[in-house]
Amino acid sequence: MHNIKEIRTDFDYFKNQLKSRNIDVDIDKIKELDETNRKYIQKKEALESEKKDISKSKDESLFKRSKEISKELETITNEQKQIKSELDKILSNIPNIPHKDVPIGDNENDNVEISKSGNIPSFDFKPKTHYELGEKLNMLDFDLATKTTGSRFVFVKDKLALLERALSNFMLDKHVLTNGYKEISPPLIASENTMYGTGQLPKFENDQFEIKFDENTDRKFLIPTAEVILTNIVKDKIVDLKQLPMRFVASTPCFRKEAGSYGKDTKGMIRQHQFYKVELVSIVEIDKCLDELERMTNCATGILDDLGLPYRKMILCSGDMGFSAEKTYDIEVWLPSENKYREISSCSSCSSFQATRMKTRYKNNNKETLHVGTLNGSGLAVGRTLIAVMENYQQSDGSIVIPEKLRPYMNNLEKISSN
RNA sequence: GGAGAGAUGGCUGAGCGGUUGAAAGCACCGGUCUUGAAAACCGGCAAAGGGGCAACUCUUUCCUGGGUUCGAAUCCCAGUCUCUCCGCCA
Repeated sequence: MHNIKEIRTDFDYFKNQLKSRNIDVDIDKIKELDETNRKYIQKKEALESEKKDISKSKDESLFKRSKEISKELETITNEQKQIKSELDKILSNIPNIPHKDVPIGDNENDNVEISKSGNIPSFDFKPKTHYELGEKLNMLDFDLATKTTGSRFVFVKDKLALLERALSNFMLDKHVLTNGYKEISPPLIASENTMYGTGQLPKFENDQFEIKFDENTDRKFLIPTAEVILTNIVKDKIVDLKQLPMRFVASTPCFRKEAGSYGKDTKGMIRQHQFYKVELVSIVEIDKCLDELERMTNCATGILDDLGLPYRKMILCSGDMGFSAEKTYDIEVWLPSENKYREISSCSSCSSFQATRMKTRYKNNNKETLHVGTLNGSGLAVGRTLIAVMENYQQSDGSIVIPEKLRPYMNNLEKISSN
């Protein structure tokens, strides 16, 4: 959410900054609503002030006037509220402004590679896809999931289930023990307001699974990522400067409708309605955002280094970034069966964009009240890491060697094979 | 599901129709004292929004939304949430 006070200082500048995102803002409408809103506020405050004076004076001859004011106030307040909510509606649908470092571009083709790491494995046989491997091992079952649930779900069984759990535990341990994150086991359901805070609502309602509750309570949603619930830990708070930075990690299932991706990655478990992800969230002083982004990204790539998986680091172009981000690095892991890199982590700085929505502030040393900076990143997507391990560590006989760092998490199992 | 109790500033907690943006304590910040620290003492300390170049000033906010009243943190109604006891259950 953008601060109207800042927009007001230079409307055209604001409009231009969003052009790189292919967003065309109706700036005249915003300007007009803002001015009308403030006019109403002024009228309102004048009347309120008069009313206040009357009640202080306790002068009975003025009581009649006071009643009139109350009536006037009612209509003015209603109009003011309506204007304000119209303005807020427009503002809440405008994405964050890209940082200067971000390359200008339209879509994923304009993302820029920053670095490559690890050795791409060579096979003296044709590498199989993860779903071929998994089905042959009898440890991935898509048909069964279709029967019990529907498309884009999967049963992970036996040693692959163990591998999935091991990955999650390994990542958590690393982030907690060496990267300084605090482990959280959060609710997997978020309220409407929480979803608004991180920017999933109102614009992306179609991607969310809404939960039906019996009572007429607030709307509730399954979290599409732990980012939602972890970031909102500090919602509506003025946090103590000494508590910053705050770093949280959680391993949770994530639920996404994947609306609009019909026909994309329909085979295998690349794109599912439900998947596990280890998520990193940082709450920092506003001027520490970009440093924290580098740190966080290194925490994510550190996992891939440990697992011996080849990857590359990309910076997303302005047109490909998420709604709340000012700057995003994607980490892409090598998938032999596709002979290309696929996203396994996305780390973003959201500057004060989410904090403004959540009303999360802190006081700096000058006693100014500022919105915090928020960051989130996958460390890593567990489902996709499972795929990457399977494909990169596959053997000609269809078995899968376990990366050494994971073995302690798997009863020292060295290899997954049939039977 | 049945019966009660409550929701006030960063936290604890008073107030129960008018000078209460709100006592007191804690925390925090500044100062005195001290070789330094602690203690003690003195002082400061809410947020959001509007107006103003500024000094400054105005408005709103005591869970949310209505109502009564010239005037509501305080009275009435509805809702949300939390806690305690009983029942049920992982």
